[in-house]
Amino acid sequence: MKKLLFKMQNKCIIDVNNSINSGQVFLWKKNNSNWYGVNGQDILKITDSGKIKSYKNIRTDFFRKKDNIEEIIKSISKDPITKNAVKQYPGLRIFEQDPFQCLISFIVSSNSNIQKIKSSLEKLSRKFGIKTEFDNQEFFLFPKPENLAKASINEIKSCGTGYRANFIKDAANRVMLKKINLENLKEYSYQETKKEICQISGVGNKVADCIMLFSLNKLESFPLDRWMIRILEKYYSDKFQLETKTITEKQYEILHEKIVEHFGPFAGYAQQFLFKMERENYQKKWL
DNA sequence: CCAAGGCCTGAATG
DNA sequence: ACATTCAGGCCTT
Repeated sequence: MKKLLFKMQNKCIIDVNNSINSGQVFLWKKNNSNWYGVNGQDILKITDSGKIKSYKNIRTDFFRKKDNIEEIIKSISKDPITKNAVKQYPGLRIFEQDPFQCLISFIVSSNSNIQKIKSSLEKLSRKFGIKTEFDNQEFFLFPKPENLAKASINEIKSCGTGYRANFIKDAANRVMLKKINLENLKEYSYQETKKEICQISGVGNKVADCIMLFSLNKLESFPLDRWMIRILEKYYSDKFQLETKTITEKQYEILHEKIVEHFGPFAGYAQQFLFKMERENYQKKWL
C-alpha cells in the first residue's frame, strides 16, 4: 500500500525541463535553477522544487491540474510506440498558456524553427511589451493586442518575422476588435474553434491545432507538422495511410479523424510525447 | 480537390 | 568566402 502511494505520487511529478523543452513554449529561461517565463501579461516562476508562482497573482491553471493525468496516459497508451514514449518522458506535460501569446507565437512559428521563433518573440516583446522587473531580473511582458494592431508592418518586420508581419497585425486587430474572443473559444467544440481561428490569415490546420492544444483546452488537437508526419510514416504506416504527397486540407482532416479514433480524446498528449521522443532521437535543439 | 510555387530569415551545409 | 538549402506552413494560382 505504501509502495503504491509512493508510485502514484511519483507519477504526478512534473518534469519541468522536458515540458518546457518540447516545442510548446518559447519565452522561458532558466536562472539559478529556477525557470522564468512570460505568459501574456504575467511572469511565471517555477522553482527547483516544482512550485509555480505568478508575478501578478493572476489565476491560471498553467500546469493543467484539472487533467487526470494518469487517466490520460492510460487512455493514450494504445500501442508500443506511445507506451515507450510515455515511459521515456513520464513527467512531460502540456501547459495551458495565454491564448493571445499562443496565437501570435504559432503564427510566427510557421515555416520556421524554434531558435528563430524564440528570437522573434523576444524582439516583439522587447519592442511592444511592458518592461517589468521580477526577482531583480528584467522581463518584457508579451505585447497586448492593441499594441501589435497599431504597429506598422515594418516595425513588426524589424523583429525578424518576415512576411508573417501582416498575419500578426491582422490577428492582433481581430482580437482587439473582438471579432474573435479567445477566452470564449475555450468553451467551444474542437470543430467550432478550429473554424473560427482558421479565419485568421496565417492560421492553417497545423497552427490552429497548436493554438487549440496549448491554450484553448482542446486535448484532441493533434498538430501535424513535418515531424509528426515523419513519425506517422515511420511508426504508423500500417494505421495511417497518407493518400497524397502533400498534406492537403482534406487529407489533414481525414488523418486527424483516424488519429482521434486511435488515440482517443486526449490525442494531443500522445502527440506531445511522440514529438518529444523523436526530436530527442535526432538530438534537435530546444530553447 | 490536388499540385506547384513563392515567401522573410538566418543557421547549416557544400 | 559565397551560394544554396532547409526549417514546427500558409496562401494563391
